[in-house]
Amino acid sequence: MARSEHRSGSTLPVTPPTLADVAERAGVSRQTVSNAVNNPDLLRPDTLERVRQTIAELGYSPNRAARNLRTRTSSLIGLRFAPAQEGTANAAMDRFVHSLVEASEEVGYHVLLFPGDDDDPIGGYENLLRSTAVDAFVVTDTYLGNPQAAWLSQQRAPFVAFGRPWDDEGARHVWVDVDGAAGIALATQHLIDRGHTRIAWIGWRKDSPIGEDRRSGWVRTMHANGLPTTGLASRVEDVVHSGAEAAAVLLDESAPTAFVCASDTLAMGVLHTLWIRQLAPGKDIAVVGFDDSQVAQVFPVGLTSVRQPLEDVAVEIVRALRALLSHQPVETRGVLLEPTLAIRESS
Amino acid sequence: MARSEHRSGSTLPVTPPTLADVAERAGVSRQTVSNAVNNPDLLRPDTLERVRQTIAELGYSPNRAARNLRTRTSSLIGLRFAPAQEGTANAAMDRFVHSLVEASEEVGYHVLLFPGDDDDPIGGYENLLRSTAVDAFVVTDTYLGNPQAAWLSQQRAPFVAFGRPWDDEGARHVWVDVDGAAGIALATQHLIDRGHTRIAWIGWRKDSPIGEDRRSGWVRTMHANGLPTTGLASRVEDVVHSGAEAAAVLLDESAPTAFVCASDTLAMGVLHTLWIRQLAPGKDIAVVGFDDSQVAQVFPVGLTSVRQPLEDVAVEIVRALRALLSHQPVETRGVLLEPTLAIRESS
DNA sequence: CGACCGCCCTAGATCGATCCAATCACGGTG
DNA sequence: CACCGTGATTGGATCGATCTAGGGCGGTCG
Repeated sequence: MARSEHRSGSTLPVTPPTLADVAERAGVSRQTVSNAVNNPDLLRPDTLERVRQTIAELGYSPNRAARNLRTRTSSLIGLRFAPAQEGTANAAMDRFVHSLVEASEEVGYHVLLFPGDDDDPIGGYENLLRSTAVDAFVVTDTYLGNPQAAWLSQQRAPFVAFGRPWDDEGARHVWVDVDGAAGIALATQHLIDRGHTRIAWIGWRKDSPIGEDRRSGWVRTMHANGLPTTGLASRVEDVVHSGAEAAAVLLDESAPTAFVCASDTLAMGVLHTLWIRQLAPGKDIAVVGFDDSQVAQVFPVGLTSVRQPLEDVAVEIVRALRALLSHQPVETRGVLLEPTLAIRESS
Repeated sequence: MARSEHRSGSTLPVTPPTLADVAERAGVSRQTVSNAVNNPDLLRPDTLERVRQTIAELGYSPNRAARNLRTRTSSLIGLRFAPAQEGTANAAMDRFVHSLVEASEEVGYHVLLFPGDDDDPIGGYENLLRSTAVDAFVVTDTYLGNPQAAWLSQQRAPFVAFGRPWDDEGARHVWVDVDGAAGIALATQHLIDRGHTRIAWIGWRKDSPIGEDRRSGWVRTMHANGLPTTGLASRVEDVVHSGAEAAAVLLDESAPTAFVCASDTLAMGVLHTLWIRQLAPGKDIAVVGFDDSQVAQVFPVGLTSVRQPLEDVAVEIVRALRALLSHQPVETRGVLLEPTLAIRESS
């Protein structure tokens, strides 16, 4: 079936050219054009050149749907984009999404977002999986004891998790995570190097494995330097208000000269208390947060904060996905990346 | 070709069931199953019930790729997700993406993210368009004098812009935007209602049409209330530092009792200056920002800010996309939505 | 000199759902 | 009783790319 419509050079035709169009015009078979695109090595150099020329002339791009159907792949990575919450938490998430989009692009993948409420963690995944709409998933909400990971594993769906399977010893999936304990250790050591000896910890409640992990970095570093931790720790909700209260109590009872916090949100609370008490952050009292969120970077002083290498996380995740999808043997089941410390005026 | 593999009830088979599988099992033709999914009205009630039963038993979902190929649609909406910048600007963007994902889901669309640097604004669009990977685009970066919109229009690609075509009188595309002038007018009137008469404006440089639009809301409201504006306006870069400087100068030279800012970033600068001068925001001097970003919601006092109705923007955009894609006559070429004022301690 | 091998390329089948035209069943009508 | 019309259902063709065989062709080797 020949197509005779005239194609203008600059405007896209109503229906884009197909493989057959290119083949006919170049005087070769469809398969040869396909090979020119996907396996250039198989063609004789002069043929390749001629086909490429024609492809350029017609502005041909392979039809995604047809390719997807035949190859049973989509080059799409599904990511659940949870509903916006007013809070600091998903600021890091958004930075991660940016990084993931770029890392995916590098290897020819695109990111497909789908919504999902916390009530039905499986819903969105199941639809996309059954309709073979995506090749794989990136699961980010592993802090919830991730039923998704378990379910996806059971379905043999390819996925990589951002976050360790804290509770689940039997989990066999691939994951990438940031070493929160190491980050807090970095922060603590930084404060010790600046001469602080009474360094307080404000973290989350005990049922948060991530929070306990971060806390361990503080404990470890303090003890390694022969410094006390008793009476210097507090566990609260992850809201500004709670951080402020905890700071007030600790200041009154234990006289710390520095605070290490499990989140920027809590650090903001500390800053608030300092502000009320007319204590200068960074001079009178040092403060370090976690996540390097935009919230804290500007005012009233720049907040020193542990920064997760989300760009690297994205790259590692994409690397793992590629390995999964090409059915290569999985070398490492988990990758743990080191955060860095963004030092500002508050310490 | 019959499939004889045994399917377990709970785990997904290696290859999902197809239309033909369902048809065979239900004792009907493939087309009837297709109709059961897409045009239930065409089936006799009892047949419909039987087919639906079988679909449920097998856990059948139509293969996306096959459907896309045949119908020449993808149910995907492309959105360029620009690289992360350290700043307030994309905080609103992220909130918008959330809203868009949810609004799209409502009508059966998914959002496909693709990267793009500002150097080559067309790149990502062209690829996706030519490979028919997405049905339509949502263009957000119209503040750049949007070459994308012009290019997409020329390509007859369906798209809706978030943002007015400020400069381009001839633009014929569909857009949705938020009335920034109305938002600032709201903020200004709010301050006037609180008794302020000397209200200063800190905005962007004159070459920003968005900035000039917002500024006009301040001018309009001041004059409508018989209040002066001379000597009370300043135009600076959109960074905290510049906002702080502008506030200092205005305080010294014009003795305002309130500030209206074109962005939360600038408002943060104002708060900084107040802090240095030991002036209490909301008591001594009132401050209002724009974008209701998380940055300013918490510390040191809650910042009153103009909030864009991004959820509604997303809904309107999806509505417009649906109209475009179903080739309905376009009723309205542009939709302008009213922002609201989030009032906090700073005013 | 004919069998054989690699290289380059081609033709037909295929992925799974939907479009299209045709068929079938069945009650009503002349 | 033949005919018609409508509603329900069906089989074949189709979307566009890739997979799988297999076919020319020139060169090499026994």
